[in-house]
Amino acid sequence: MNETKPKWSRRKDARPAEIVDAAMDVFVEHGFAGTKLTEVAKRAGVAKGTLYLYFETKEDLFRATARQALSANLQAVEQASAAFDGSVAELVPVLLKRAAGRLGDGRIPGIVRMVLAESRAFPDLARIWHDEVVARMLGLLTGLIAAAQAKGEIRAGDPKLYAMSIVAPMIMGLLFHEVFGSESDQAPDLDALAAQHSQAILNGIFMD
Amino acid sequence: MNETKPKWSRRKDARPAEIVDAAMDVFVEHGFAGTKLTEVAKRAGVAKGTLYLYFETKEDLFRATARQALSANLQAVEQASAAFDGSVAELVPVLLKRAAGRLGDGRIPGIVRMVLAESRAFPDLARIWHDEVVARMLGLLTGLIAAAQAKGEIRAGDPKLYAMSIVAPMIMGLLFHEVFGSESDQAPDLDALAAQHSQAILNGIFMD
Amino acid sequence: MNETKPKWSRRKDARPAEIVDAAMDVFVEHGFAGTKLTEVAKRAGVAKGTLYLYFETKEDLFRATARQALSANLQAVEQASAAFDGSVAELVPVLLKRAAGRLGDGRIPGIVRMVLAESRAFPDLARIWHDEVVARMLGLLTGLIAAAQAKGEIRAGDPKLYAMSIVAPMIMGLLFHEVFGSESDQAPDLDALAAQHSQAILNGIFMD
Amino acid sequence: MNETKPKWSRRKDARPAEIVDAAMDVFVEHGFAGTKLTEVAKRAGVAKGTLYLYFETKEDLFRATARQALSANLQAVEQASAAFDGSVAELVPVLLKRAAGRLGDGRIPGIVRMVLAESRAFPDLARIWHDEVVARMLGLLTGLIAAAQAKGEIRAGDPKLYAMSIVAPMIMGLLFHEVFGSESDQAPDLDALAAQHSQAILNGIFMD
DNA sequence: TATGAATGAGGATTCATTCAT
DNA sequence: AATGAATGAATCCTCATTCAT
Repeated sequence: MNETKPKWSRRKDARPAEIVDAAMDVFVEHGFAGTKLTEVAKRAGVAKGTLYLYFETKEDLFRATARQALSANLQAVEQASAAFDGSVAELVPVLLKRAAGRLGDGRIPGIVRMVLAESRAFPDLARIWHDEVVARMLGLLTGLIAAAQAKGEIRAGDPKLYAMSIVAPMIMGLLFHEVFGSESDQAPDLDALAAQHSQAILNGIFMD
Repeated sequence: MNETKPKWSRRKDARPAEIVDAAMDVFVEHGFAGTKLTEVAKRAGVAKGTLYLYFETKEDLFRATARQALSANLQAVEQASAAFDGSVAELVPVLLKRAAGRLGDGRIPGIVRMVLAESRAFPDLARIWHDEVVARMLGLLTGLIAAAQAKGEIRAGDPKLYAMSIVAPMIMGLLFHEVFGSESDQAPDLDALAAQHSQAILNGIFMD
Repeated sequence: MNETKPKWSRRKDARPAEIVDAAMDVFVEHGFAGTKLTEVAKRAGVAKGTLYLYFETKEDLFRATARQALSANLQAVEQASAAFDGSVAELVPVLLKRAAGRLGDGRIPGIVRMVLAESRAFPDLARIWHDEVVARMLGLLTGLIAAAQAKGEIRAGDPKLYAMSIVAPMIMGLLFHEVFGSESDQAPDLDALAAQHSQAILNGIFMD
Repeated sequence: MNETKPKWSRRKDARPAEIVDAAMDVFVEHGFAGTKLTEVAKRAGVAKGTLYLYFETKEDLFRATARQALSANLQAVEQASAAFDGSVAELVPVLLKRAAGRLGDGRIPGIVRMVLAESRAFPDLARIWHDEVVARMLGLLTGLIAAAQAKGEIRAGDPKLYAMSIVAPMIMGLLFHEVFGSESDQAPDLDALAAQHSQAILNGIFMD
């Protein structure tokens, strides 16, 4: 009865995180309704009842999962925005290339799809997503653009709409891969898209 | 009023369309799993069993519904592409404005969200969507762009990626409204977005 | 508009019999619960609703079907019993051989199985079967046996039990084929069974 | 009363047997289609869902139930065959009397009726019944008879057919009671039938 | 804390029966 | 008399949630 009973005394406070981590995969794969808590428990390596020690309901677990997914998203955005010292002309390609690389391979596209899918049933999630991710990200970009406009770097116009012009193609590209898989011969190469779109949006596609 | 309204006669051939029409609303609103056939039936004005006269299973009804939604989508695209005689410089603003107007109010954004949401559980739907809508739409635009490049109107570059640069912001805008509602103060005005993005993508946002 | 509209004016009073005939096959094949009226209608070449012009409910149709099956059974028994002039020693082999031949190929074994199967849910059928077929048949045989006992042809004993000793193996043989099919290598040859059992029951299997 | 009756504890391993036991009554009484799982659950003293912890589907439960019923049947047969040392002349009356007593009161006749009834819908059950009960039972008897023939106790003839001559009347008698109940004035007394048929089949009913 | 057997409300599906044509 | 589209009660089955251990 000495102190080593490591079998399950192991980090008792890590449990919620482990569960959420397991849940994320399952929710992303099957959606909210399609997810069976049995499977979440199995993947988390705990019994079904254990889930209820940490989360009141399935919805609760889903919210926690989505929130954590979004907050991770958020950190990626925050980090990306740390490189905002140069001119916009330099920033945009870097930003988009980073998005292509950092977001393209991880779980983020799946999470975006999931939140998109469930946003009707979970309006609070949509709000969190909006306030903590989308608005924040757009706000950052918008600020940069407005500053650049003040410096005469960027044409007049609504900075928020410019922000969308800049980021939307990358997001679409990510979703394209997520939804149709890379099997589609139409699936855009994300790095190429980042490069070409950067040029396109900065200089236009139209030949003067 | 002499139309001898049977008020409630047999109409074997109108029924499937009526049911699909009702189902579309419910599926868009609640998703596949969240949709109760009872509600579909109620909205279609028929009994639960009647659904099974025309559709084998709930999945079947969902597929039929999504397919029809996509084919409607398709028609909108085909029509939009009928105006392809002028130069790309003239076409792009028209195209995007049309998208803003025609797609913005109807059920299409909701359908896109729904198909996005269920594409994992219904890979065949994803394929249909890809082949019959996305690839087609991209193909059309890609063709126009390549032609314009041949005429020297548009810079060198992958036409498919240019196509994404052109349409993605509109689609994002539509989804933005669909997901966050227009309450969000960040929600872009679609007409303004169409106008400004047209200019941005054609001439660039960067000031020369 | 003259009298010949033979398409369906054809024997309007034959319909019930046609329906019952079709129903018999289906009920025998699938049992009461497993039978779908749609299939009965299809096999009878009428619409589902037509069944209800002649039979109030599915149960009603089943009863009529079973009754007719039993009455046909009955006739076979009556006929078989017409040959009761000779001695029992001559009658038994003839009777059993006839049973083997006449009952073995037709629908009767299936009907027996069906009535057996549903006798719990339809006690009235069991009664009809009992009164009009079983008791009658046993009664006939019992009478013959009692007469033969009076003449000193057959040993003392309960004639009814003797009757069972005589007929049971044939019935078992029929059911054996019905239930296990003739694929079973254990399935008795009915003619051989008739012949051997006749000898066995008349003279015993024991060697004196 | 110190048995610390948890009154209602977990008993994962007792449950299947309890359920099957309850199910047997209901299936025998109502047949497969007529059985409602609600009633099985109620009789087993569990909730509907509990059934599904142990059996995948209703069919599954039915198969398990029938199989167990048959295996019980089988044991009865095996035991009955343990008395095979004496001569056939001694064995047959004992065997039939045992059948009359042991099988007559229990659930076996009902089970036989049930399996008979459902054998069309569950051909696999028919096969199990055939292979594990019928063929086995016939095989045992057949072996005894062949041995007796070798010893000159029993006349020449197909032993399998003799076996049917011996057992069929008892089985018919059991089914008679099962189907028509003992109310029928025709219902044979099973002990009397066993006694008389033993004599009949051994010595013949015919007076030399 | 952790477990997983047990629960039962909820929803898809079937099919006998009806009735407008 | 005949049709078959429409109905909705009935029932199997799932799975989030509970609770005795």
